[in-house]
Amino acid sequence: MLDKTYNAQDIEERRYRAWEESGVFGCAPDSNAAPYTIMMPPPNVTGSLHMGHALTFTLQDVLIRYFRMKGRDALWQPGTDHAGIATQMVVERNLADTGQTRHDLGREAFVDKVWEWRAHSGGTIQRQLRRLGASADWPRERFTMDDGLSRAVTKVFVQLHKEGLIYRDKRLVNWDPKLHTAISDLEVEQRPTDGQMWYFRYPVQGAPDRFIVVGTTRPETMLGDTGVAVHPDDDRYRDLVGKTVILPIVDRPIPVVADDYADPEKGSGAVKITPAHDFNDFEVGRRHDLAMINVLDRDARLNEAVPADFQGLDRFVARDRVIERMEALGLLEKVEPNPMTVPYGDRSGVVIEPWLTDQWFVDAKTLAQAPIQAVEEGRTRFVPAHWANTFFEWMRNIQPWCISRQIWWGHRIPAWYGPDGAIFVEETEEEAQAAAHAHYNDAVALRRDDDVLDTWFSSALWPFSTLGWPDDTQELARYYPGDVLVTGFDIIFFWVARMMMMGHHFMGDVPFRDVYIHALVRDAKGQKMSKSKGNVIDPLDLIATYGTDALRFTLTAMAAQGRDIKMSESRVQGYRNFTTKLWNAARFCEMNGCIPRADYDPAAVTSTLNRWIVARTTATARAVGAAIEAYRFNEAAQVAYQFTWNTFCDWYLEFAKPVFNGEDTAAQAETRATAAWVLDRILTLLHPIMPYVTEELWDALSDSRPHPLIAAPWPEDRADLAAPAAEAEMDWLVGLITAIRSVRAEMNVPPGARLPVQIKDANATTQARLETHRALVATLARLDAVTLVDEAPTSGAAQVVVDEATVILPLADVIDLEAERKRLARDVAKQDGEITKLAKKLANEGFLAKAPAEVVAENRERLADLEATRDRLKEALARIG
RNA sequence: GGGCGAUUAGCUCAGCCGGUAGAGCAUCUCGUUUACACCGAGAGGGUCGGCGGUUCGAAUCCGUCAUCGCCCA
Repeated sequence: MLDKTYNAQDIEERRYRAWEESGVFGCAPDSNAAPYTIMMPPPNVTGSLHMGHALTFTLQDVLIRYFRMKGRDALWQPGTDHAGIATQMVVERNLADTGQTRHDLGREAFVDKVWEWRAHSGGTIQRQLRRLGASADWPRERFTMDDGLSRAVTKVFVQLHKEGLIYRDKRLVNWDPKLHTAISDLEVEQRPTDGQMWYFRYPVQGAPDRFIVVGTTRPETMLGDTGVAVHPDDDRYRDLVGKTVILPIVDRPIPVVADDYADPEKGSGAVKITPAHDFNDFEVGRRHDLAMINVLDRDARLNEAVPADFQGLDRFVARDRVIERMEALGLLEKVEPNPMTVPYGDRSGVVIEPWLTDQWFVDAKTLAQAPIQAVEEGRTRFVPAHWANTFFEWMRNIQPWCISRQIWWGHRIPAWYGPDGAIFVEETEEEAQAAAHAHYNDAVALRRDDDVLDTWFSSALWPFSTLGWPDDTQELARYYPGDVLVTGFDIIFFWVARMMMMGHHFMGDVPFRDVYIHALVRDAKGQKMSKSKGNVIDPLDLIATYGTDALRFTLTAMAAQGRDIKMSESRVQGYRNFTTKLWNAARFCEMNGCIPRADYDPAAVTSTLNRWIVARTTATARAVGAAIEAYRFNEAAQVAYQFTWNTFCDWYLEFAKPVFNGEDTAAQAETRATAAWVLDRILTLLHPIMPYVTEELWDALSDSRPHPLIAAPWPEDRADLAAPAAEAEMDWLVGLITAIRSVRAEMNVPPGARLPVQIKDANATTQARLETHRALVATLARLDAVTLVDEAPTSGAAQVVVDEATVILPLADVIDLEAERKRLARDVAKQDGEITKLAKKLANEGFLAKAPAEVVAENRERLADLEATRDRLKEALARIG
């Protein structure tokens, strides 16, 4: 016997362990079933489960569990990535507690420490994913620093280098002066800031008292200026183009050049050019062959390229010092407030410096072409489709991808340098030595590049490296490309686009057919959750309070395409109530001997009641499946919820009660078996969303299950189970009962009172239906007798119209005639309103001429129905007098 | 500045190919009838952001404006 309420805490861990140990999460490479593959976006090894994870992994699990039940060979490939900078920072912070830095340890010992850290602290998120019910193929779990994946990284790097798609270059990169590494454009956060614009006067050489005024938001960089640009069409400066100005403080002569980059409308129209410290200036400098003077060191302090009294100053100290000096020199023209954006490192939180260094780059532009084409041709499809625009926008304007990082935790770049700086890129040191030997005709000492690769470089290979590439494995042939990638929009550039580039280049095909982009989870007020705001809701807390299924159902039900999710505890509570409702419905079935029967044939049921629920069940399973396949998760959840609660519990089980308590044993047997069958199907179609409670009930309700629910087949969609006549009949019955209940409530009839009811003008169909369902009507509407009459009693009755018939409830003692009159009059008015609208529509020549015939017919029919109802209501009104 | 999204009941949101505006929560009334008060029955509540257009017909398609949010520069 089931407990009175469902207690999630008691069963979840046990159920999960049973699933995992039984191996049902695993794919079956040798099976004949069509594969269904989802590559799990690998969370950071440093990560712990937050609400965004809970959403994305719930949706992935819904898909995987659904397609597994549909008979596909489902592979959900799990794993984590090594999160280079983040992980290194964590371990360095731990080291700092003992007063050490990584440099005290040295590279090798430090990397060992990171591995150690991973072994002890790295498995958090995998445990939490299990808590969430994620049915991933855990024995296949991979880590981006695994031997196999590292081999893939090396091979890709070497091959792309040989193809000229990876190259070393001296360019401006985003330099993080705290972490001492380059980072990619995407790791830079542009923060709006109330800055200032300083206007400096630079004296023109050979023209005493003549100055050119330049504006700058970063005065300290002027020490590295190597030119001044003006717009070629700017008359104010035309004569100065080609002349020289003297850079104050430094006393360096620098040229005035004409370049479109100078905007005559902005500031003074003249702009100082610091090619080594600004991305735009870098381009201008290139065009005009200006010198590049790097004035900053790796800590963003001024270096030896500036006058002695500025050397060693921090950039912000230097800024004040430059302004002071310029003012003292009388060369500070003015200062204006200037709203601007300032780049910050998303990991370090410090201001990023454009800095001139040697780095490795990927020719992203070339690699982007195939993915762009794939999306254009629909071989990869974004859902919702508008995300393709974001993708195109970025891919068509893509910049070289800086992949080298000056840290220690990651894949070390397989490049070796000879004594003269010649580069040998090979998969192993031996091969590099061999190449060097061939190059120098001699054995030379090589030095390996110190840098490691951007973590996203290895993540980009995830769809095939996890399947064994570069080996030609069975898995690779079978599970690549994946069916869908499920992720948030924030990662389209970082990861989705890069997987597509690498997938195309190395596998010659898209890495996945669909990309489903889901929303962000926000707090109940729509604010982004953040630790600093203190509005973070921990999914594990919700799981502890309401159970995993309630959380999963909430996230699924709220995952409408194109809209962010405002998470609130009350919603989770509501869906917890739903799990309890399901539990209690199952308990009711159990109490009434509704046991699933292997020989049950839903097509063979005879009663209208059972044919109706069988048809509805089948239609519901079809709708839920279609919704999941279309990534309409909210719709899947809603359809399943409404069927379970509002159809099965509210009506079917209520209808079943009189049958169970009645005399007809054949009807009882059929209804018991049908209830059990329907409940089984409800468990099945809810299982992808709420795996725990459904599996628990599945197990509890029968001793002879051939499979656990997770491995049970999705309900068959059988056309022969449709029953439109039964559905119409039951709809009528529900309508009749609802109408009577409504009148009773409105007339303040005591809920316990059993009333006689008379039905006037019932046609043959209604009479037959009434005969069939007399007991049901009597029970559910609390009546004691239902009689067909030709003549209605006059006053002292409440009346309600159901289709062609008028239902009369004699209430001589209790009725408030005035209230009844008002109620009927209000109903008449309501019908009249509709009638007017429809009549107008049907009087419209254009409508009659142009609307489809069936629409016109439908409207005519509706009008006739409304008029008939209205007339009956009027008659009822007249009877009251 | 460019792009994307949102605007529908008190709140949170569905509404697909244009054809009778829906759900959950909240509110109000009634109720403990042997699954469930984490419940049941009933009720009220909407100029679908504004304006214009297309159409026989617009929440839905188009244009425009407003407000809010996000991304990019």
